Amino acid sequence: MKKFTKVMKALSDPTRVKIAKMLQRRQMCVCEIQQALAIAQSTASKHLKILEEAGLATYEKDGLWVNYTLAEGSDSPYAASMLGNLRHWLEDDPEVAELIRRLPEIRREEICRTQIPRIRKVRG
Amino acid sequence: MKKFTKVMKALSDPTRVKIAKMLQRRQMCVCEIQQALAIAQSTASKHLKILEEAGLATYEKDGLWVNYTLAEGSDSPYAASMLGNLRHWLEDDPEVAELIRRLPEIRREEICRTQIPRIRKVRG
DNA sequence: CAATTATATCGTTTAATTGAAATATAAAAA
DNA sequence: TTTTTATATTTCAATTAAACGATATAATTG
Repeated sequence: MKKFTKVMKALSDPTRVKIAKMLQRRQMCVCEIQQALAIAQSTASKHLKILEEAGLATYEKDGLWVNYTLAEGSDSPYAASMLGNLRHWLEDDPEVAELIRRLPEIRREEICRTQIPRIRKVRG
Repeated sequence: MKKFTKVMKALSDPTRVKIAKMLQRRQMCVCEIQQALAIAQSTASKHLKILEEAGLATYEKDGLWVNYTLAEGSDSPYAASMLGNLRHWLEDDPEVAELIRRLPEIRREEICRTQIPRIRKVRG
């Protein structure tokens, strides 16, 4: 019961649904999500944690970045099923559509200031 | 978006999920739900309203009774889909199973005090 | 090692949710 | 019409949730 209601609660907040819909397109780090939704960094981080604890998202650390992805193949069957539904649900929602449209403009290289040297590290 | 999150929110509360699981077996009036869950009448009524406004339940008046049923064929595709999932989800939940087991003991005729004359109305 | 940086956590404020008692409403009975 | 009764609504207290600034943490750079 708790596992189920946790998934429902995670998806009962519009901000978290928007995050899920964005992650459906590509993985994103916290600062990209923060930028896309114009929210505080701590707010973005907290929402991501709630999605993660519901079994809807997972993350991988990459240096200072933390890349969040949707947890397809989740241990929670409820989460897995809802992610399946969300793949086609809300595609026509105006706010979601606008977010998706602007997604290509959200590039961590233009938001974060470090880790770019990683590419030109071939020659210090 | 609002329609979707409303369904999620409605199902994010364990009491409402239990109500949905009971209605899955048969229609129930408010006092039966109140009795089954051992909650206040106003609490039962409020939860039912939330389910109804999410498109998950409907009601029909029958004298003083208000019979609630699941809204199969709802106008909300999200509600309809979730009700479909709930048909097999949580069947093994201990609390739900216990509620279902005791459902036959919950009879409005033994809870409410009027409307029984309706049957012996053949002769006043 | 010191400074920088992306993210996480903490503390606070404000808003929303839950539960129940009290009251209102509407149908039925007397 | 007055009373009874099942349900709905209102109101209030307690809990929970959301947003954000401030601070802590951990990886990176210099």
